[in-house]
Amino acid sequence: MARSKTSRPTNRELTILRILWDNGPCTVRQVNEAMNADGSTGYTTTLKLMQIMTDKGLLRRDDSQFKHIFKPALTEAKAQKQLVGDMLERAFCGSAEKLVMRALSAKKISARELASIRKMLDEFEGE
Amino acid sequence: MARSKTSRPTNRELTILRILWDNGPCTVRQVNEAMNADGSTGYTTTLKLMQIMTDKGLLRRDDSQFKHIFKPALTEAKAQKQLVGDMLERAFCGSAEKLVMRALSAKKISARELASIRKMLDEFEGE
DNA sequence: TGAAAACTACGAATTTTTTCGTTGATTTCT
DNA sequence: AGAAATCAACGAAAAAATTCGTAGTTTTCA
Repeated sequence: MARSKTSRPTNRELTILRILWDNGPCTVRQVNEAMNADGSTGYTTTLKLMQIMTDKGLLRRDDSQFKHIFKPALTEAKAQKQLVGDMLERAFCGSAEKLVMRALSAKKISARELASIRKMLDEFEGE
Repeated sequence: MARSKTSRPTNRELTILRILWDNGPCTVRQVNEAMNADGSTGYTTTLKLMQIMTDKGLLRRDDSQFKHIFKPALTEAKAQKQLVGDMLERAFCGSAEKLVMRALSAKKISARELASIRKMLDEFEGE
């Protein structure tokens, strides 16, 4: 039975999505090993998570081979947009301005990055 | 027994923090009524949440009166910085540039806001 | 003053998220 | 072929988040 994808991906789910976005389609074992770079997680734990994510529609599974291959159902861009949009509403009352300000202060930004961000602003201005 | 504030605020907790940031210190009832603007939540549910948040150190409670008064233990700015920092690492591999891009595309931004963001960039450049 | 209303504390039920052990199937290696 | 390794399915336990009922206290007000 397919579960309804009620809310944003959970912490654990985001970790797995991150790995799949970075590495492309993976088997459970590949994801599990990437995850165990920091903190140990049992193989069946990862398997179960990925099964549930497939149920929820977060992942697609190719089971034509013995080792199933999983990939994200959403592009990184789309998921990020959703995540940011959600945080924007829930934590920032919809103020993108403030969110950008916090992003800038949350981390040292290089001059190169600042320039790149300016460029993006110019492009958005053109619309 | 005080619980350790392990991770960031949960969904429900963020809702409550948002209300307290917007309205200033509140009683449980005030928070509960603000929450029930959208979707109904029982009074004791809200109470329990706020008690747990106090245990975790997310809220401060003034119980010198019969009706206890709660306020956030963290400023809005500090909490937002934490939230954004976490999302930055977990969903954006630390790329503030990309996060800003998604923020801009997640929502229509006014020209005034764009200008304001530019100004912030200038200030960050000066450091 | 005494009943009704509003409040907090507490325990527990429910739901969601995260974890893992076991089973049976497929593949790999000898 | 036969043993060992690898895999997915499944159920269930553990942990975390959310919900609420009940009990007892304080306040309100008729």
